[in-house]
Amino acid sequence: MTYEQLKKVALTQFALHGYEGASLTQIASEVGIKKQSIYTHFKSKDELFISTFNDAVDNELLFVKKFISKNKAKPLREILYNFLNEYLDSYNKENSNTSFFLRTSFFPPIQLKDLIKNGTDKYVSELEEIFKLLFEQKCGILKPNVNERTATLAFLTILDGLFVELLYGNSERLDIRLSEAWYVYWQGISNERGG
Amino acid sequence: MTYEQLKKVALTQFALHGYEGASLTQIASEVGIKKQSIYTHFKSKDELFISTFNDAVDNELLFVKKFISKNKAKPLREILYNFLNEYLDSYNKENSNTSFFLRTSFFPPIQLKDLIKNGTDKYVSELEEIFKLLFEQKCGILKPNVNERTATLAFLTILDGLFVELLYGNSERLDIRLSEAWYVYWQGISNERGG
DNA sequence: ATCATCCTTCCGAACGGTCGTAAGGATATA
DNA sequence: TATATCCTTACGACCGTTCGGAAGGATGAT
Repeated sequence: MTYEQLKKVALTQFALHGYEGASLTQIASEVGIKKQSIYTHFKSKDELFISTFNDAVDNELLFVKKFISKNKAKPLREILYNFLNEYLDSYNKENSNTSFFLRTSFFPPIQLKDLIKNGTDKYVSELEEIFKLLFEQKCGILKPNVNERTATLAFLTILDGLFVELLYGNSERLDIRLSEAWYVYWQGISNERGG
Repeated sequence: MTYEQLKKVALTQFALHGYEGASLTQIASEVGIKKQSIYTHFKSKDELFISTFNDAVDNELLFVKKFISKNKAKPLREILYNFLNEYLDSYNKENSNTSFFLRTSFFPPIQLKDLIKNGTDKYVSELEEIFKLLFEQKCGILKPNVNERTATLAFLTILDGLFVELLYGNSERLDIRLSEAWYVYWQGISNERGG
């Protein structure tokens, strides 16, 4: 269906060039139609953009939820560490979804700022809830002076920090940061001995 | 001087709208000249952009170096924690420098990608060096199984993660993340008892 | 002191192009 | 016949860029 194709192509183009840099001509041409035909499906560039963005938010959350439900039987430590690896890894696999989501959330086109922020807030708060729940289910692992909320927020801060390194584009440095930040994080929250 | 004024205005415009979204007409108008006059000082939009970017890299590093040299007498814990606070704080004070630097480093215009990456790598590697040196000078504080490099990279990852929260634009959430991530980080690296 | 020269800075006019958008007609499906 | 989809044609606005020339200050020669 052209409608879905349009959003798919728009995703990669917006991820690559941003809102202003991506042109309807280019998007249409990759779908195989003329740009004027876009207006059969979307009434403006703005509408195409935020429709694509809302999908991107849902897909990001879907990825997280699927991962958690697929791995919930494993030990907490393994879940968290693998999550970082897989999430960052998925970024490089022709997956423009995360790139587009981050780009848009960080630097939205001004006239759409509010709409974008809704999606961003939804993403962050759901993410916090998902991991807080996970920590609560996997109890007995945290230091007594570290509660689930603290462990969640520190974990997500590291995830965000690694996204930054991902965007900087130096994959060797990313690997190192991942292992070092993880090491300190786990030592900071877990009650393991000699960890 | 018009030359400096141009770079100053360009900084805020590029920070706000990105490379493609910022127009020479608007930049010139805020300086008080016509866009044609820009070409007296820069031979293209690209040149204005990367000239502004190189300045931004230098200014970011300058901020860090000044802070460290001003605070080097204080305890390590205080330096690091205050650094996070002041760096993030400076972002909101009509300071487009960090915003422009991050935006450009994350999502450079494609034709300038290599030039931008040089500046980004310079920034990151100098930052790593600065803090590694700091940790080496303030010895006796780290856990025996945490070396200076690990402490540095984990710290900078947290800094980056907080930048993300800054870009998301929810300042209350930022404050919470800062304190929680810091708590876990310090507990992960320091040899303090009952900290 | 006057004049010609040069350089810097700026601007008016205009270039070729691309942008997002609109209206209306063709085509095919149902 | 009705509806959905895509097309052609065209619009006005804005884009970065170029060119020629106007203004003004500085310099050096007369």
